[in-house]
Amino acid sequence: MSLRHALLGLLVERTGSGYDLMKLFDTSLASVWPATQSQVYGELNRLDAGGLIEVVAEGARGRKDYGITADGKAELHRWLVENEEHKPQRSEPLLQVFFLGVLAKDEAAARMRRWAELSEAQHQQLVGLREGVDWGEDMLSTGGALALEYGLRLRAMEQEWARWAAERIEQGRS
Amino acid sequence: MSLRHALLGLLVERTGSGYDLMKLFDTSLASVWPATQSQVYGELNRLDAGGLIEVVAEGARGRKDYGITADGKAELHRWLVENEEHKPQRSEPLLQVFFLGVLAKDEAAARMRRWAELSEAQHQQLVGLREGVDWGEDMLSTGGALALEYGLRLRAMEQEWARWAAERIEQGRS
DNA sequence: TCCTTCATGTAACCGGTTACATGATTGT
DNA sequence: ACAATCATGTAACCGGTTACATGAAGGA
Repeated sequence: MSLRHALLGLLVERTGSGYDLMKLFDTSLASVWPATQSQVYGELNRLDAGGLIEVVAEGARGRKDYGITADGKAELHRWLVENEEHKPQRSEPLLQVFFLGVLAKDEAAARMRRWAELSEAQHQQLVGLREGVDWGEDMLSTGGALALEYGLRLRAMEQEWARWAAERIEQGRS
Repeated sequence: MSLRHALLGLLVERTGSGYDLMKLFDTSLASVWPATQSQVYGELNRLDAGGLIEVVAEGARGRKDYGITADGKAELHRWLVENEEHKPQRSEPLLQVFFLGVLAKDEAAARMRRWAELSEAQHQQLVGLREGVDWGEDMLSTGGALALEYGLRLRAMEQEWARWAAERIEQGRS
């Protein structure tokens, strides 16, 4: 149940409505923890019912501004320090690589070159995000910058690996 | 629906029962596409019903050996060449990094050092797997080696990044 | 005989996805 | 007036997880 904690984390810095939070999920958090609108609203109601967040203001169009409670902050902190296992993450593209031997040499190599291109594009996108966002003084910017750096290094690694793999496939070992 | 394709991919090389396939999921595929027993048996029945695989032999203890059909091979090939988007993958640890600003400096740094340790352990585990498995001549070994190399590079990158992040946190920027 | 391994299956639950539905407010 | 944006909600579905259940065959 990470969505709960993502919401709690976002509400530490500033209060906000479901609508506001959704915008954050579509921008800053899009590459780390995508979420849908129905999910966010549902979870907010559950968090409210559980006393981890509360409605601090009601505005026009049925808008409800939420703020985190003391219980919510405690739960967020617990989650951040306690949960420290890394469970294996499913990757469909990597699963496809596993079965690349089924394809002809040129098909397989093309697949790897395509991966390299995608990684390059994603890398560029992250560079753009780094320039675009105003890295203010708030707490999110601390972790945000670290997460961004992870993404940059990951995509760089993928590019190198994919090109290496493509060449390896083209030379002999198919 | 990648589990279907993982099963198809495994059945290209050799026939096997659900039990046999489960062992592969717990070893070779564990870090790429973990699957549970109930999932595997259920999917095998669905693939059989759909004509993508078929029972080629029945043994003791109700054992059913499956083999891939022509339709199954076609479907596997289609999946391998057609599907080439990389959708963002959720990462709980990375989400936690995003909110690291909530923690005290030393707590946050400890978290990153812990990540570095975990990555190192996983790297070692992969090295062990590389030595342990007999990299025969079959098709799986082709892609398997590439996937393994990905894992090695990923964990190496994570180690460097996590140590860099820990130092950055300890110096000033909290 | 008894434990382990082999072998398959069902059912409840949970998080995430897609699609549908509603309506108020603001700006042109 | 009309369209775009703001704002929240419901329901069906789907893949994955956990737990339970059953029983045959092989080895000590």
